[in-house]
Amino acid sequence: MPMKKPAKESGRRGSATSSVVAGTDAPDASQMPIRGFSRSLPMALLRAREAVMRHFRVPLRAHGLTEQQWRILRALTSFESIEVTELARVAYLLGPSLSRILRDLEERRLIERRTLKADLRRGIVSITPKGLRLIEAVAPSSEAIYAEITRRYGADRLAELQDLLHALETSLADMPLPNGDSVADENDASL
Amino acid sequence: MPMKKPAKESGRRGSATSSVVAGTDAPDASQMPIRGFSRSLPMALLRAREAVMRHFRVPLRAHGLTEQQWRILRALTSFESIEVTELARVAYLLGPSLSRILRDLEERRLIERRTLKADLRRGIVSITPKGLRLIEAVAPSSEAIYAEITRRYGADRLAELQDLLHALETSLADMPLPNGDSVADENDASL
DNA sequence: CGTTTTCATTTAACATGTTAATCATATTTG
DNA sequence: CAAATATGATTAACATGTTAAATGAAAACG
Repeated sequence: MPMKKPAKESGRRGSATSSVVAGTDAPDASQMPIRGFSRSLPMALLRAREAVMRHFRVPLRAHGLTEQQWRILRALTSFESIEVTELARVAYLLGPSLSRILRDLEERRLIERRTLKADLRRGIVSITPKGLRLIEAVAPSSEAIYAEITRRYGADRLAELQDLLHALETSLADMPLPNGDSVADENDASL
Repeated sequence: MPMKKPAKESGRRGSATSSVVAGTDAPDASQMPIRGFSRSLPMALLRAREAVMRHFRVPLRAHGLTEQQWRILRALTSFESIEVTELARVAYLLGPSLSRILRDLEERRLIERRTLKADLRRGIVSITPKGLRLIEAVAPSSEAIYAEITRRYGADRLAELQDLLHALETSLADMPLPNGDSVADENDASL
């Protein structure tokens, strides 16, 4: 059940996240509300990612590409053709986002689609020559930025960071999600 | 000028499942396009963040909050009141997003707004008792999840990761953005 | 074999990210 | 002070994230 909303007033929904952390900030000691906040891990990851991405956005946008479109085109250069589901996994996009982006990229003739004859549910995607030329046009700037980031941060630290990030993913891979048997919203009587 | 915006008729079909195809990248050796891709730093940061956040999303959503709404409410618990611009900085949100979210949170009576009499352009935001109760209702789950993540990953590695992430931000803080003197889109003649 | 179930993808609906433009108020200048 | 400029916040417009539902096709069942 979708949980409507006239698109006018407020709205609910959501996703969510965030959290906590450890600490060295917070007012004093009366009762830290939750925890450091500015040291929350999701926030730290978000800030670090933005610090990196804001550099890549410039050349991408100059070529009319978003970050996600770039991820898809780049992934496609690694395969002669690839099924949509596999592409979603490789480019790390959710199905609905991928669907929309593929529609756009197809209209721009940067990719082509067909269906697997053996299973008409499955879509096969491949990059076009035009798409390849676009990739080649953007790649130099992209590589230069990556090189400068590596130079500034240090190749060693970068490798260590990548290791720690991957280890984090691995550590949480089999962590069960919470039950979610809680109240529905802030209008709950208990509030 | 925004990006593009086709929107036409339907589209495709198909899909794909695991099975065949290669592992993660690189077809063979014909010409490695750009870089490992799956090793890109932005991707690693994105994946790590998602690995963490998907756990927090459950309890937040159960309380009708998105991650960003939670960040704002949590930030507000650290201040008696705060200016909108400062809140944007603390909660790490862009102005337009913050504007929309504040409108919603105000309608839900989770925050209150007024304007600074000395400068009518500036808005002042504060959390309501209802907002505080909501925070208190969500905090336990949030803390429990953070604790479990810390337990699995290790407090030491977590601290090291935070240090590396912060160092990355610092390293790139004064890196100049590219010039962006490139072509406008893929229809450029040079393609 | 027809019905049910599963699967791959897309569409729907809403919230946020992102860049540009607009509005109102303040500040600076001529 | 009036006009120009700067600043804080919001609105506009489009793209993506996110969850749920719908669609169409294949597999499982009975």
